[in-house]
Amino acid sequence: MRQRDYKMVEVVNVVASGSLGVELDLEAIAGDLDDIVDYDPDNYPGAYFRFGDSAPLITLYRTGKYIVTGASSEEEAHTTREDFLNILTDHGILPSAEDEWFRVQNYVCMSQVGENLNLSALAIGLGLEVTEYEPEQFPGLVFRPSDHDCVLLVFGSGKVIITGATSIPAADEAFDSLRKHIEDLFS
DNA sequence: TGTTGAAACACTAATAAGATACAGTTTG
DNA sequence: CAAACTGTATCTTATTAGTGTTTCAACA
Repeated sequence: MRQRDYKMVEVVNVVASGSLGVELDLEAIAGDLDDIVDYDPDNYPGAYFRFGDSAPLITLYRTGKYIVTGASSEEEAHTTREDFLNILTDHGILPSAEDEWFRVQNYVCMSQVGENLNLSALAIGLGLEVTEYEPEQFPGLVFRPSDHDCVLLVFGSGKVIITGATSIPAADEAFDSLRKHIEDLFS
């Protein structure tokens, strides 16, 4: 297998979810953990947990299900979850074994193809049925490859956002595929 | 008309780049 | 004193989980 000499994807956001397997009284929890929990059921049914100013956010629901958003690595998602579970156990909420369901649902990654791109030409080259490009609405080209389970946003600067991937290798392969397409089309 | 279901919206994180809005400052 | 300019903020696109409410469709 040939050595990769190009830039791989950089993870910028991780979304993960799990379940405590217990029904909860969010009102009581929010009252108990006033300093780290925000809860406004009139506005949204989830209770927001945040450990620090720029730390990832955990949204906890009545059913015991929860979502971690804003982590910049899978490891950070896991450590945030551990902090969350520790706080809950300290307050007498014991998660059931069902919490093994914790899993990353979405990776948002960034990369760069290393050249400025003509997005109108790229849309035609990749195929109009798999691309959306309306620069008056949004400056990025939306690429939904048929052979990869994620979506790529491609910009004129050559920067690329890969979103919807459930693993880093999947994001990397999708980006690599796009990179090869661009290489074939413009050289 | 009542029921049922589906869909869309409320929210959150993060990134890209372009338009637009508005505040504040500098210049003629 | 008004026009010009700079800086900041918010919105556009996509993705994903979750629950509650609302809206709208179809059917009996």
